[in-house]
Amino acid sequence: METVVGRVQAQLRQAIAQAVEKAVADGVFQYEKLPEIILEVPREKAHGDYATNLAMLLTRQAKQPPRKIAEAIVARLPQENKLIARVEIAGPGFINFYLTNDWLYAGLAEIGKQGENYGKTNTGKGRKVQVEFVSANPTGPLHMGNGRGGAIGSVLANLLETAGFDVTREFYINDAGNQIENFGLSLEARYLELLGQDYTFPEKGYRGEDIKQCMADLIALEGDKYLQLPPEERRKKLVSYALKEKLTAIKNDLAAFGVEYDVWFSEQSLYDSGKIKETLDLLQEKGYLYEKDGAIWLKTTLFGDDKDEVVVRANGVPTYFAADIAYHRDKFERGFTWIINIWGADHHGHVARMKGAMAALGYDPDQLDVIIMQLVRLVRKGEQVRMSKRAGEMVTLSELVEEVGKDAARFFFLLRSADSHLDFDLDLAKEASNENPVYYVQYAHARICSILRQAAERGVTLPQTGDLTLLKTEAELDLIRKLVQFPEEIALAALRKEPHRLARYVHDLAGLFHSFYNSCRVISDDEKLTAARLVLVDAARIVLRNSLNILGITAPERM
RNA sequence: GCGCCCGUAGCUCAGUUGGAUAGAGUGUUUGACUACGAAUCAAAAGGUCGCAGGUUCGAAUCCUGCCGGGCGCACCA
Repeated sequence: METVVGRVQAQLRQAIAQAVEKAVADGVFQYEKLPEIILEVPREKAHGDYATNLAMLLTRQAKQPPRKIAEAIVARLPQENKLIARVEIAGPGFINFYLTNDWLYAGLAEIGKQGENYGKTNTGKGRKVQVEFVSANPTGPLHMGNGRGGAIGSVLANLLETAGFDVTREFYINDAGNQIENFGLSLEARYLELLGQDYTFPEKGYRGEDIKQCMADLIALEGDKYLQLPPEERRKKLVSYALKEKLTAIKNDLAAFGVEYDVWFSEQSLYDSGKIKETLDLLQEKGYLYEKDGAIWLKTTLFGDDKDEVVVRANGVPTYFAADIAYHRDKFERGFTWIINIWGADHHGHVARMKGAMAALGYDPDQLDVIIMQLVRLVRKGEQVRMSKRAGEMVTLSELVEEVGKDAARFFFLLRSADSHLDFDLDLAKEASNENPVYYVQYAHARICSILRQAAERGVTLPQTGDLTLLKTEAELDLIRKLVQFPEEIALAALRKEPHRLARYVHDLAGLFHSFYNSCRVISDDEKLTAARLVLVDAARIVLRNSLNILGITAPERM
């Protein structure tokens, strides 16, 4: 979908490029290679709608001072142009463009027409992208830190979809390997304990209360029927039951947090289907495996890792890494050309070897992007609290949702970039939840809905068109400018994988709306002005709503 | 020791991939509801951008070295 902003920028670029060519033809200056024409929105409104630093970039090649180059370009810009009101040279050599307001009105009119589709672009051209996120161990409930990954991942996926990518959201279930062994031993111990049998609790077992509860549920359901089974078989049964229960809980917790998946991918299935063996054989054929100390190693150092990695232990059991390689190979095999993983910072050491493994398999490691999300630290009364699933000490995601609310919790995470280390004080979050910025945004939406209701009560219907040029106060124009930017903002946030940009955007937008609201009355005796402002207000409603939708936050009509 | 991330207003964080006078929220101070929702708005105050060099027309942003914090560096995941 072509956007108004896109058209405006293309026009400006073309005008600039032509002026530069003319200047060269006139012998004013020369260059080897024209730098990319960058148009930026100046921070200061006084500096115009768009500015380019082209003259400064040409300084070296043209061997002339930037302001002189800028003058030569400006003098050769097309004279008759409905878009450009005036052009100024400023500072060290910026060319500032002041546009007429026509494009803003054109952009505003588009919003109402597109409605819930406004913001969609074809930036991604249908490229298949997979986003894997959370993928927490299914041995216990999700903790609040998983919420950060859930929020970031789900919103990134939504952004990509809106920007025209073909997106698959995926959760990788670690239902195999050592930890499952350990899980089984822990379950068995609790099972035996509850049934009054002798038991020994594994040293590194999962001590969470939920494990005990899980076995109590099983006993209530099926009694002691697994008591006489051989231990190994018994553990299998217990694990199978507990895993199902835990996964259901995880699914429910995530759903309550506004996170849904397209695919739940089982690690165990990679063993069952032989994909792991297949992948190892492939690496073997390509000559990237070798044996040392009884184990089989992958030469990841060939691809930039700082040490080689074990893929099959001396006891013949493949490592987690081996399974993960098979999983990522499977992603490529399924036709994804862009694979995005969201991992906690405690896994960052894994990035280089995963990319290395993909390179070894012949895939382009640049098609694999890993977003490293800094961990959430739980803080109570100014002191850090260690969260541990094994020790059972943590704040769960469902507690977070229950106590702070889905919308406030999501927005809290989404406002911050994945890079930021954040301390989370649940008590503070509860207190602050009434002041959470999310309500500021939702309030703007509710307010607009209220205006539209009142207009309807007075028999004023939302006009299809109107004389939008009546909207000319600064507050109105600032608001329109922001609204018109929306599709680009989405595309940028998607391409850069930065969901927090949208959270910031919608917060800014709400601010501009509130300012407008306080300085301009929408419903008045002036019919034409009322009509124009209703169009504006409805456009703001649409953009707020579309933004909140992408953010997975409700857009209330009343609050 | 090596690698990755972070250090910006009292606090929590942005900063358009190197641009013009570094911005929000919160807190503090002051003002605005007998017109569409005051969960709002307007204004003031608040900064050696961790420190020191370097790169250039120009650095919070890039490079180097320090300081401080987080996370990794398993035949765990």
